[in-house]
Amino acid sequence: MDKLSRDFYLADTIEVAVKLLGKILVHRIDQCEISGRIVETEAYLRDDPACHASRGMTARNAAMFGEPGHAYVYATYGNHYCLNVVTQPVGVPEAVLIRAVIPLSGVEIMQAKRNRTRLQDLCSGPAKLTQAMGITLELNGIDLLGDRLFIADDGTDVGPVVSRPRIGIRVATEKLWRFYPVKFAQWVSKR
DNA sequence: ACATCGATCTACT
DNA sequence: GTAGATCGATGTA
Repeated sequence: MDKLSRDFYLADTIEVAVKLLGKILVHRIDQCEISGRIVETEAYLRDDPACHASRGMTARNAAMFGEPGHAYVYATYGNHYCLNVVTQPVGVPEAVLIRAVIPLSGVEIMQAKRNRTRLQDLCSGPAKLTQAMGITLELNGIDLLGDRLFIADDGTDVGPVVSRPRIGIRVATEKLWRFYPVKFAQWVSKR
């Protein structure tokens, strides 16, 4: 498996969102490895009203303005965390939200953290997968080219990908920037 | 200093 | 299908 390069994240955000499908998200914690195959993403662009950074830099969204290939983790609705990967050059605040993965390794840890047993209930949502994989605010800004949290390519081809309206936002709902492979539709959030 | 509101999830009907 | 939980970040005063 090859860890994704800095150049991978430097590219066009929508292109990165599509190319991330089928890649493997890995979190190493206490000698253990928790991983899952990415099957649902959403793109957030700089001039996009739904993007946290569309109205300038704040303490929360600063990571989006930084180097591509770093994590942007934020808290919402009380106890939930969501994971994004930062794209584009320094100063261009764009990112891809990871919305769902298929559990691959560390499944027992995920089941314990989620208090659920069925594989489809572990990582089928942006805040579910962060809970299952132990990803919290302390990982905000971390470099995805390091060894703690990273994304790798094992050569899997996911086949045809569909684009749909993004979920859970109240503005810019006309943009079809939510992506998932047809053959993994049963593993994504909602519908 | 204070009021508002989520890039959500779960439980319940 | 609907509502409640839950709290940090953000905007307004």
